[in-house]
Amino acid sequence: MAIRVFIYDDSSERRDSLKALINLNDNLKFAGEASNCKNVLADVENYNPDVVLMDINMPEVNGIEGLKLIKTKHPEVKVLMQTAYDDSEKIFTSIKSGASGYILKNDKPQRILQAIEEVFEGGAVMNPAIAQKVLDYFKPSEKKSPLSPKENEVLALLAEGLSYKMVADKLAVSYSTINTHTKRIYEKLHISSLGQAIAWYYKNQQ
Amino acid sequence: MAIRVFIYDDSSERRDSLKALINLNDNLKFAGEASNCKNVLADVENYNPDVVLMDINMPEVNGIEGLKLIKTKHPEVKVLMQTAYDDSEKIFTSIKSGASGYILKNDKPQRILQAIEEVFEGGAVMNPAIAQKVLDYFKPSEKKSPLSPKENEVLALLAEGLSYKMVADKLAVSYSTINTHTKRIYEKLHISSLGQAIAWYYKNQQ
DNA sequence: TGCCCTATCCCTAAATTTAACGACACTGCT
DNA sequence: AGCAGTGTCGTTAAATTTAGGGATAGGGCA
Repeated sequence: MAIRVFIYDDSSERRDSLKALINLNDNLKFAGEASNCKNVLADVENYNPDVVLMDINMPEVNGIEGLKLIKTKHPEVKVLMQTAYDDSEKIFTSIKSGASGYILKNDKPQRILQAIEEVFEGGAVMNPAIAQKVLDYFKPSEKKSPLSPKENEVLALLAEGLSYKMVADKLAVSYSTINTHTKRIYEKLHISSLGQAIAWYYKNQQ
Repeated sequence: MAIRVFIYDDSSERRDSLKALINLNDNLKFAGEASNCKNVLADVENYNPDVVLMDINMPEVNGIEGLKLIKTKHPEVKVLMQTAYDDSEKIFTSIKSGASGYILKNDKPQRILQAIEEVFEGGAVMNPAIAQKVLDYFKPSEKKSPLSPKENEVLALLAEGLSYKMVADKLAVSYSTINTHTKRIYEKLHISSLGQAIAWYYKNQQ
């Protein structure tokens, strides 16, 4: 039973070459194509693909929108994103929206076919350069804080939701001291509110 | 210039077959081998590998310990983890410790060679089944919030560091409305300060 | 239809945080 | 020996958040 593949790409040349590539492989079957995601739900329902090869940059309704639509209505359909550039922002948006993989357009045809099969089998495929970015997100990485140890300690407690007073108690110093610490934290981070400080903490530390 | 590969594996048969595999490929050069990571730093310094193929389960000093040691002293050395099982725990520990890839022992030899080259070039490689687990970490979602949509929206903005006034502006409602929303957020979450609300947000949502 | 939840708005008062100024002792570095 | 950075403590005043009290309006549900 061949894997049904639907292609979204605004370039008809690209669609044609992908189509040829797919039809060269006995395990795969070309299920349909479109130049953007305007009718993505209808496309999926009409052509019933197992795997969707999704270009990111398309006019009208782009690939990320398309991905989200497919995943809300047909989560069992695997979507393999492909783009010309490795744009971090879009990579993570795609991942969060449920893409099964992310490849680059200049990946070798053989890799693209391999990717489709692996995605169909429930795996995820990433171009190595992209995988590197994804893994980097997990590394606690070099988070050298511009804050002093005590300032970090104070901020960590504030970020847990403690008030100045509670932090003062917990660290057994006076309220004034916490006050000074936070003042210096704000100076160093160029901010001016507890909310911003906590946001910084969760985004850059912890 | 061939890529120098060092092999860690407690099975001498496995080491032999990897060694043969590596020597079959002109781009790769066998740099050395060991049955565990007892002398990992000395190994790396003496044999100067570009890529280390690291088995996870080894007696005495295991692959994760070895990985950490290598990365603290020689972060430029790429480490490709390999194991017989896809143990989530170890995958994530490895990733956090700076592994450049994670493959399974029963991956095809061709894939292993490919992985070594891609890792050497700065990419990251994951067996598709493992990549799937990694990606799943990014879309935990499903976190059903006890808050109403509007309350979530307000909290999200507060968690970005915006003040009540700024949120009111952004959502084009009055300051009073934001006031009421936060009051209800506090009631629902059984808390009583912005810090706690933001802490809750980063831990349970987002 | 009546009730609950939501979203919107308002007011007041208390509590808390922020800003701004200052101060002192200790450390490490030059 | 002096300076920069840190950790500690104060005071005061302004700004903001928090906690009450109510109020109107629409939607959904029993």
